[in-house]
Amino acid sequence: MEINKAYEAARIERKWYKFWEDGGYFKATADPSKKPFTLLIPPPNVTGILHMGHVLNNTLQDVVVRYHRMLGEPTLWLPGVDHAGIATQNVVEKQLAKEGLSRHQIGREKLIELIWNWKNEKGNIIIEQLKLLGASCDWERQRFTMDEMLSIAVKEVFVSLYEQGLIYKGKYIINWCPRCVTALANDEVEHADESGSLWQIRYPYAEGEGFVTVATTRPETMLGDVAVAINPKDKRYTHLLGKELILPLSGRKIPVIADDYVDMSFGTGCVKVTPAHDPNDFEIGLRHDLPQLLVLDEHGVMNAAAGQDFEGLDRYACRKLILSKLEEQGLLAETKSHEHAVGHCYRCDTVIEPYLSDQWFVKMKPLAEQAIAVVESGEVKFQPERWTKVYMHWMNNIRDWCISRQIWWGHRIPAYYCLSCNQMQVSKEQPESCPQCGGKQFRQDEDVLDTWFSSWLWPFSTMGWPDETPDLQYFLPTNVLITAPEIIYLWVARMIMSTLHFRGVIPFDTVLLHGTVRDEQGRKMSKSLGNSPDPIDIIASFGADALRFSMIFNTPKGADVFYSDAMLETGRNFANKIWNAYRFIMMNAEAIPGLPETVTELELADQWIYSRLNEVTLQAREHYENLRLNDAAQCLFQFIWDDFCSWYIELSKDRLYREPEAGTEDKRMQVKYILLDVMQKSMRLLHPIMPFITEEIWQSIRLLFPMEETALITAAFPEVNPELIKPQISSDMGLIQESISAIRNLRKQINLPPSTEVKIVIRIAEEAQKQLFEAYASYLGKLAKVAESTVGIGLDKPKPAIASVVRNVEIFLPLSGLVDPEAEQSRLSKQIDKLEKEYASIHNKLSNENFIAHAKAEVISKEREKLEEVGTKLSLTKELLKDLLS
RNA sequence: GGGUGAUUAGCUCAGCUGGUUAGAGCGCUACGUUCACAUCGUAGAGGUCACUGGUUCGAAUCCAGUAUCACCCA
Repeated sequence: MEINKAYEAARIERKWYKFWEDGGYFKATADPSKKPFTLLIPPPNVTGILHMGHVLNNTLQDVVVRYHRMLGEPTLWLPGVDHAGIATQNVVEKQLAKEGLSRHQIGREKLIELIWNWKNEKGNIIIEQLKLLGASCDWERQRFTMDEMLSIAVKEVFVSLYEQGLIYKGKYIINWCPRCVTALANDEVEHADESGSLWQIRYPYAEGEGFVTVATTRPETMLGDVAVAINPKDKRYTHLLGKELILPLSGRKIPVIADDYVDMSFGTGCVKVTPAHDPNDFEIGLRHDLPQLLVLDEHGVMNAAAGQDFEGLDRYACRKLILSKLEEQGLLAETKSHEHAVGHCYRCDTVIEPYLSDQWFVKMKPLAEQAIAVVESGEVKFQPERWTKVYMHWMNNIRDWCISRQIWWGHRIPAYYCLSCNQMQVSKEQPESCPQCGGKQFRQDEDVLDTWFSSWLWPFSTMGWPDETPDLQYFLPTNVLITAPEIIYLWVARMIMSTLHFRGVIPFDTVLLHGTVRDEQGRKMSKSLGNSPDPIDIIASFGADALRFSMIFNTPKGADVFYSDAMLETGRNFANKIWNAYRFIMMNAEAIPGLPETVTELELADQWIYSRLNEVTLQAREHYENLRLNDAAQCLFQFIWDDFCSWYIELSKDRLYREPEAGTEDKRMQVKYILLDVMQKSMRLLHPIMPFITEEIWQSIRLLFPMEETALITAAFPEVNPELIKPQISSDMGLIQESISAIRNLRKQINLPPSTEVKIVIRIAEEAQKQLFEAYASYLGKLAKVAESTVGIGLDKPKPAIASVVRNVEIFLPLSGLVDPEAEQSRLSKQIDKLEKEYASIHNKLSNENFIAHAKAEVISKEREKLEEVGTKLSLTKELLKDLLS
């Protein structure tokens, strides 16, 4: 069999993905006799293309899913995408704009049709990309939040919550994006600190001389002012209560009122009140029954109520004009620079405007109670645990959720208004007649629901709810949810609430929150920075396995990952190492029925590698189980590379290559069997992290080695056999390994060429060690080029020789006849020169009184140790030279 | 302003319930074309575990405070 010298991922990855997909290995089948293992994908946006964050998120999920599948549990990874209301509509509207069209010109139906067309054409890109990564989702169950099945669930939930009084409609102040022309939920607003200004403006008394000064960061809103508020305890201003002020630039008279909300120490202690354009002012307005004067339209442009001078001006242009007019009239008291957090739209980064409008809301407090209880009781656990606090904090301070959006792409709100009397009805389908006037004609609410209003139902809407489907009964509650902490509020908390409310069960028992993928400088990956590599390019050049391994290996549970191209080499090199171990084994392999029966006792290295294999199996199981996937990767990496490749394979060569003679054939077969066995078991252990290369190798081993399963993806994860974990074996092997390292070190000290064979003397302390060293002299022979070793208690030190101590054993490497005396003489002389210089420099330092007086004692003793070390080395080398010359 | 977290080798980070010779990967140094692998091998250098106190027989690990940074919320 011809096996490439270097591992080429591209050649095999697609082949095996197709094999798994065609073979139906991803498909989850209910088995009532077993407990299922279920994972819900956090649905990516339909507009999304794979970025490094997706890579991390989906790799983590795939590792967990593949592990559980190999444990024999009926495993479901349920995939899907969400319809991303604003983002998707934006994409299609941008295309329209290129043709000079707006959505209003083509109308609602046409726009939705175009978006569906776009979705059918481009909406599956990210799914295809996930397949390249190796994601083993059950694609037959793939869902989309706008599917009919999920839409039914959305309507059912909306109507039901409305009937329970948990959904209401009202005029409230919400976050408004003037560019997207829609409301945003609180958590869709991103705050960023910006340096702005705090302007102080004088509002003159309506009667008599004088004025009060108010402070504001948004002077344009003054056109909507309806009062000025002071704190009732503020003695500076109590005399103004009940008085009226003239609102500059408009001339309207507004009252002075008292409200506890006012912070006496901020600004001047007088606050302008704009109920239609500020959330706090809105509350004040309600308490004092003030009018709500809207001066901006939905695009952030001043409307007629702003007055003739300002109507039609953009909010920022208006601000400028207002400031200059105030300045002219001498009403601008002061301008201070001011740091404050400004809200931005999470979709388009436009500055958010607090805005009064008709919106739909969900009452959250009643839903939150149970959702708090299940986390308190530990039924639902967050990992790492600290996120529990974040969740609790939000849940305990939860506010109503604004769910209406003024866009067209999404689930249209199932509220109908009678065309005759405007009576509203909420129902799943358009009503037959109006209960108030008997009218037959209706208009449906124009708004659609927030995308999260469909994703919060994901745990059960994807399984066919409200129908009592078999999937729903078998797979819910699911097990682990793996997602990013940014969406604890937006998604995780809401799923817990909805699933408890509508199904009476938790949606999942564990939430694993992972970190953010950052670039080498620690910055978040973003389109605008251009610091986000395309995972598809990485997969093309390094392979999905290398990418997956590198990400897992470098991502401790819950911590951020710093991505760099260099880290990919870890995975690529590891894949290549595995490949070459496999190549070596196959070069020497033959079909093997089992361990030869004539060999009853396995030798030291054999027992040791099985001991290590079982230890590692135990560890790997624990790490996979505890979601410590980086530790799983780490321990498998170490086992395969160091234990198996560097030690076991090297030691196997002696038996493989030794000249055939009587009695060696069985030993050869024994080692071949063990090589294949350890390799195939290692592939099982590693498969969840590197699915492609392990399947390739395992399938190939299967042709020679007896195994029942037909595919690694569903093959059994190795069991631990505790009897094979042998402390005595690992101690004996440890002594041999340390001795080999010591001899290599001695060889290095005298620069022996790697091919030169040596004779050594081993002075042991216990009789049992003699047997060990004699029985496994071939190990020292193979790995330290020891041609002959003399082992015994109380042996004389050979002279000349260099020595090393391992545990209670002394190892001597005699020097005679091993080196070219002339070359060695010049080398030693040079070394002595160098050591003498170093010695002199340290000696000088220690002779310096200032150094002794001022340096720390530690530094001094360290220097002394160094002096001794160099001194010993120097005298040792001098002795060597002397021995050489004598 | 409130909250959460971080600070360990040149870099990125492990170190889970106090006892390790404080580890890994990358990078660095020296040597190496021995029959799986130079995407490699062998040997090595490199750390007052942010700072200051405290608890303890013993602290990178627990507690308090300080500093710096990051994220979230208002």
